[in-house]
Amino acid sequence: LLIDKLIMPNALIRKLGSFELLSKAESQAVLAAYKNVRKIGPRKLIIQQGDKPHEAYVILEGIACRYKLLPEGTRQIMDFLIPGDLCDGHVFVIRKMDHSIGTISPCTVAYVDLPRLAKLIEEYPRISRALWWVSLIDEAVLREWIANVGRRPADKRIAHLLCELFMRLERIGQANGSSVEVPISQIDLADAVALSTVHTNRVLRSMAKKKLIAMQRGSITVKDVKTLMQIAEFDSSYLDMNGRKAKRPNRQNSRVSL
Amino acid sequence: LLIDKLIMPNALIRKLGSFELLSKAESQAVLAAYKNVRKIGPRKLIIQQGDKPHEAYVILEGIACRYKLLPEGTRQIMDFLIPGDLCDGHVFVIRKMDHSIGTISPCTVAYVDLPRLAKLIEEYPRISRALWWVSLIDEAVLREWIANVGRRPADKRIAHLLCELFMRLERIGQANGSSVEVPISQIDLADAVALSTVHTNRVLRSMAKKKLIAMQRGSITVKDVKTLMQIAEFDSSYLDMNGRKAKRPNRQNSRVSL
DNA sequence: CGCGTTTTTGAAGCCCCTCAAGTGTAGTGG
DNA sequence: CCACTACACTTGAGGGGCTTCAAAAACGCG
Repeated sequence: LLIDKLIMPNALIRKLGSFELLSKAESQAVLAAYKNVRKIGPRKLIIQQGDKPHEAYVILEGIACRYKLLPEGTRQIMDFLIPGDLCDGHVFVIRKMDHSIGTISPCTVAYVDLPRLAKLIEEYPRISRALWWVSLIDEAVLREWIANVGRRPADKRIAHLLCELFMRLERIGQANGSSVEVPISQIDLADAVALSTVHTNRVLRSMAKKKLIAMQRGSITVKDVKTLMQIAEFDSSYLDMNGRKAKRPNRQNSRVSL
Repeated sequence: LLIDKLIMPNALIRKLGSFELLSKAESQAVLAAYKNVRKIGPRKLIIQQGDKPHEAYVILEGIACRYKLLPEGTRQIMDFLIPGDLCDGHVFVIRKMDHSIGTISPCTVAYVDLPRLAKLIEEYPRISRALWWVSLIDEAVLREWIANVGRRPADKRIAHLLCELFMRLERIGQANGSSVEVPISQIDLADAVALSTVHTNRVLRSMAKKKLIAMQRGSITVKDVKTLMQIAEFDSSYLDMNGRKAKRPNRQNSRVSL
């Protein structure tokens, strides 16, 4: 379990490495920027809308989300954060967070030393560029969400989000064969697709009847991605527009300790 | 008019400069990367969803937009591009565009020499970082759009977008006192806020009756931002989360020729 | 002047929402 | 170990905000 924690940070390196070939020195520099690892309970606030961020962190285990609370009291989730995702590159630019970040399931989070991260960016142009590229991918995801929330009917909308989460979770090795358990509640899902929980439930229920998914309290398991992708007219290309094929994680780097 | 074209590229420098203090050498390097300037007619395609981009460009005059065409035939606009906006930083990462870019009004566009831009990023870490920061701001805008489209009723939704465009256009000097002409048709607006043109028209009409806006064929002028901001519960902080105050454009740099 | 496009208006209807109540499930403490 | 509580899920019923369809009016361009 401890070993997991030590190895997981490579998720970030793997991610950065899929855009830029990082040298051994660069990878080690990234790992050296990790400060400490913390466990956070479910549905806890990590950073709040309006706060000035003073830390950056990487999700190692669990799932979190970015969201906004609107004045009417409704919540809009704008992204799910899964292991390997860097939570705040924003740290340098931003005075005030425009959104909040909170955990959904219990999470393990690695905190990044800010001065050291700043130095990294200064010293290694490739790391800086890799971070930029990660942002560009994030933008593509956000654009797809706008189209999803704006123009798709409820069933396609939910199917589309499930497909995206399936792909992203599968990519980090969370798949059991062809099925993936997505550890979010119907309430979270509803706030991500901008539908009421009532209607979300009805759509999910009808999907479950067709064996496309299975429902548990607090999670949904995708069973039949293929037909979900047909329903959503899902095109995954927005998720992997990287310049080169993702490199297999480098065994040597995997052994670098914190 | 020609002078305008020569000076306008500084919009990008001004933008980058508001995040990073660029040295004179850096600013000149950016300007030197400009290749040629082209005029493009209204509602013309600049680059299409699925294409591999081979150029980057900066809007100098006019207004363009990013959008997706969904299989059902509907269009979702995900961003408006105004003078000073860099259209494809994506160029290096992306194999296939996840969205299209097209003009709305006639546009003047400066094309950027890609190899030279690549070299710039390699040589000047501050430029690379500034580009990253621009991306982060873009992300904040995209997140606000998700919340807008997802959770706000029609009147607030339209008011919110008009407020955003007011702010962005005012910032680049397109304001006439307290009113700004937003040069987009109701059809474009409807596709941006994810409403039907019919309903968009009715909402606009009622706003016009209250003297909040004025309507022309192909454009809307914002007359009373204050109450529009109240209606939308608009908080502009997501638009200017930059690390330092925007610097006044540097006169010396303004004179660097293409 | 004529034609394409944008804007406008009316009318009917549906998708999804809100309200409301009930069922199930996990965690808590006596 | 079992009430008790909290929260997630479920289901029904009614209503409303927006949509689609349809067609006319207004504008600007060649």
